[in-house]
Amino acid sequence: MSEHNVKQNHATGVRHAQVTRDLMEGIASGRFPVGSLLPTEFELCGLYGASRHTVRVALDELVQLGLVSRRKRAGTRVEARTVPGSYRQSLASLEDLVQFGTARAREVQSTGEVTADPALAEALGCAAGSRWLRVSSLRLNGQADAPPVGWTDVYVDPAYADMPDLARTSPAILISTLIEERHGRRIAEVHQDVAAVALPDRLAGPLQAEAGSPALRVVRRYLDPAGEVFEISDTIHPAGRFTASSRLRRGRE
Amino acid sequence: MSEHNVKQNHATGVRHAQVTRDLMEGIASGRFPVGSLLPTEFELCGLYGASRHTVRVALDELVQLGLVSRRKRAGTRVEARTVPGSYRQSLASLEDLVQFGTARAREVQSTGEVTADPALAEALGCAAGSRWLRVSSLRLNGQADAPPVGWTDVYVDPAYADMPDLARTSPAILISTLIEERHGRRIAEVHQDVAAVALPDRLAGPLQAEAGSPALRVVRRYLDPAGEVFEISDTIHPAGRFTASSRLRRGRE
DNA sequence: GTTTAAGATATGTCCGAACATAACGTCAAG
DNA sequence: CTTGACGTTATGTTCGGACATATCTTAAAC
Repeated sequence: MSEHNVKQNHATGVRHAQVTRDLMEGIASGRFPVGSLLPTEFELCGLYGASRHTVRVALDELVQLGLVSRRKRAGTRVEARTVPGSYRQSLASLEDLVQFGTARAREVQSTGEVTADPALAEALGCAAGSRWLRVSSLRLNGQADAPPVGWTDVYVDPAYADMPDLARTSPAILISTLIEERHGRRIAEVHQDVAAVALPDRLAGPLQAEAGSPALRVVRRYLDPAGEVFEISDTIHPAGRFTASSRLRRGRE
Repeated sequence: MSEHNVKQNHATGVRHAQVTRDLMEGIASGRFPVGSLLPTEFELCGLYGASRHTVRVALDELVQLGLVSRRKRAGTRVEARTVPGSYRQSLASLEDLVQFGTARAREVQSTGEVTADPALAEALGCAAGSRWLRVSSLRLNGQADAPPVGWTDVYVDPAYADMPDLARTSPAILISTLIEERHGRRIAEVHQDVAAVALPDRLAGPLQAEAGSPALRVVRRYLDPAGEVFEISDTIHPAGRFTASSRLRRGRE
């Protein structure tokens, strides 16, 4: 169909990972607008030269990430997940899809190199002496009068100095994907921890909530095949602003 | 609504769901002790007379539920997920696996029919006038000196009057499975919401935490193919007692 | 016009097969 | 005893095919 500029970058990893990556970028870039329908499985087979099983594995990953929904349809296609109007969103897609819509802005607050903070390092589950590039951003809901839904700190390996800039224009969920593409570091696993915490003092102002009030903390770690963490995202949501939804067993949306 | 107390094996649902169900029961019953290794995929094929693909789909579900972990092995088998020593557990497996070990006790606090509580109904995402059988239980960590990790209210359709009794002896995660088996109501989907809340006053005592302090609320809804909710579980974890871990993309444990 | 029925379509489920690869066990070499 | 090489083994990945089923579209019937 389209020009389909083949970015033969690294051809990293397995086939279904390539499909997953390309579809993620397609959704992020607007090639597959949020709310639209993806090509059918068979069409994707043709597009990527992969078998249907491989395509389905890729779609499974996207569903698990909350980026697309699936349902039986007829004469139509798989639906790219719509951004819900409420604050109820997928754990994986929130901090990413919130900014997918063109009108949904975010503010990148700061960037810099982070030296070891023992308490923070433990919360993030990384070595105490490790150093990271940090990109902080305020998560908005798209509605002008609504308070922010969260605050995200993204930490990347200092070796990837180009990432902080990209983080300003790319959805957070794509950062690890960009590292994968540009630096050839494959994503082997993504772990996620969710916990209740007291809202830190420093975030009380930006998030317009009382310090010490209940908040949700979501920490994600991206690991390469060697098991080494090369990216961490740390998001804090004040209570009531955000409900993380996920589907434990497959079903329609 | 037919309420037959038939325990005939309905052979409900699709093949991989049967395999999933049986393995869940096997893990819960101790047939596959926590920490042990499940039969290999090929052995499971023989056991259930299913293809490897079907077995893998079933295992995928169990991994997503946090009940088993997978990794490449040699001359050995898939490892049934161990109950972590720390408070860090899978969202799906916590309230269930916590009690899998024989030494891990729980206390069933109350049982009764629940009439509509508007606030609760909204929090649970069910109709305001709906009625449910409630089974409350305190979640313990197995360590005598450790404070409880959470409080769970399980709500089931009043038609299933046998469930509250079963809930006392069966892991919470199996209740919906038991309904599926004994009443033929298939689980089509399971939705899960996670949010930060202030600890309710009534739970401050049992959970040994300050009322109003940060807490994690996990609500799960079990839906049948018609989209009707027939079970709800509502768990509240005080901050610091519990970190919910999940794996967004497949990887070893 | 509204409702029903039939056909078309895409996803869900299931099977079989093959090779790649990571882990493990073993055994020989240092 | 420790280390390294190597074969074994089970899972990861990929392909192919087939039928079931939900859903949409269209046409017919009332």
